[in-house]
Amino acid sequence: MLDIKFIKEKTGLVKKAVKDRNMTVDIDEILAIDEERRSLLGNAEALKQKRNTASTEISRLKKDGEDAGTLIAEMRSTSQKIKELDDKLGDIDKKLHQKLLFVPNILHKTTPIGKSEKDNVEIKKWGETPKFSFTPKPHWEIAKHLDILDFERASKIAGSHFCLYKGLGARLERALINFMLDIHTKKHGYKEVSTPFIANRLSMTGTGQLPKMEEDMYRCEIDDFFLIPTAEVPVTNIHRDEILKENDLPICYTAYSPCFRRESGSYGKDTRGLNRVHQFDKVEMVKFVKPENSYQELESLLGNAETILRQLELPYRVIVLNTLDISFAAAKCYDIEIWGAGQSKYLEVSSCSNFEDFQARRANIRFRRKQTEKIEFVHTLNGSGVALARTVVALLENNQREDGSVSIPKALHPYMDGMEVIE
RNA sequence: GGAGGGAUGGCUGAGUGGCUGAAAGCGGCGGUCUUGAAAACCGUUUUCCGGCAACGGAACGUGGGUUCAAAUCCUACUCCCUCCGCCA
Repeated sequence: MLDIKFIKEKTGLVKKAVKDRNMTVDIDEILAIDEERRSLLGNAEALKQKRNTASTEISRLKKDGEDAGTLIAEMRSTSQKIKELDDKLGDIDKKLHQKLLFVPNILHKTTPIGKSEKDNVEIKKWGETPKFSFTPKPHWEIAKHLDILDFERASKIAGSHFCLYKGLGARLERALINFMLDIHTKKHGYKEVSTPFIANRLSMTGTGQLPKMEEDMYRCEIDDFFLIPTAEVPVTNIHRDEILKENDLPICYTAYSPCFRRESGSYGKDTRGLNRVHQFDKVEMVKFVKPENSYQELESLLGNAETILRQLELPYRVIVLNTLDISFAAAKCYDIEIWGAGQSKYLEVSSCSNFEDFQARRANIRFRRKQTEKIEFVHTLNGSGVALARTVVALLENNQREDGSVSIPKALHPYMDGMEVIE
């Protein structure tokens, strides 16, 4: 969420961000509502001041045994007026807040302006894409042969685009989770947390999934709960409505969670096998930082995600999302895509974003400066470190051998009881 | 599911109709002392909104209500704790 004051002062900037993102948000309407709000507020407050003064006077009169009847009668109607104004004000506040929830974040100056998905800028490539002396297979064929993934039975249990991991498939999943968490906690200084996988409406609004993306989430209607689409939601909301100490920043958390996404409207292309499923595991990194450090922290966050892929020996590229592709809460975002040799294409396994104070303002996450004792919003960042399903895709496809077995990268050996090959 | 208790500032916790935005303690910040630190002592310290400012307004879990006036009374809801039951 943006500050209404900021929108008022930097209207041009806000409108530009809306335009660059190719969105339609009526900023002028918001400013008009705010104008009306402030005028009502002024009236209401003047009356309240009158009432407060009278109250003190009534109290004094009564104590002195004098008659306060006239004043009380007068205040009766004043209070009535105040109530009417407050009701109006309440409505308008709600309306304004609702509108503000749909205003996207300002973009960082290094976020490229784009006209389509093609305008994302590749900034880095790492690793050699594997060469084969045979035709490499897609992971669903490899997995079927090894009997480690079972999509048919998963669909019996839940529906299409779910996956049942079996035997060494399940084992590999668990190994990856442990491996990633270990690296982030032991090498990168993150604190591990394990959160609820369900979040309420307030939490979902805090990180920006609501109100725009309600259709994309699984919802438990009776309780108005949502299955989390990413651990970003519960982890960022750990500190909702809190004032943090400057000395405690940056706060860095890492968490494993399953992620649930309805993926409505994304059928057809690129959805085979594990490419796009309704439930996948992910290890997430979340940071709460001081504003002046957030872009530096974004780089280190990206580096932390890259470390995982390097250790897993998975070739990848890093792209900067352009203004059309970036999520509406983010100011800048890097995507990491790994190479899937069996399908000859890149697969997104991580998004590393700086939200600046956008989420912090929505979720009311602040910190107190030690010197000045001033309270400010923190900056929040998060990044996948990394998403598991597509990592499994790449591991299977890139490390496949002609006989249908798959070699396991060295870094995972200790997590697989020393096993070097899945066969 | 049943029975009780509770929700107040960064934290603990007093406060049952006007003198309470709120005692006290802790913590934070500034200072005295000290070579420096600790201790001790002194001062200071809720947040948000409107306003250039002076200043004004609001907030004691949330929403309604009573009243000239509500942290305080009524009401519904949410969450937390204890005990009992059930259960992974």
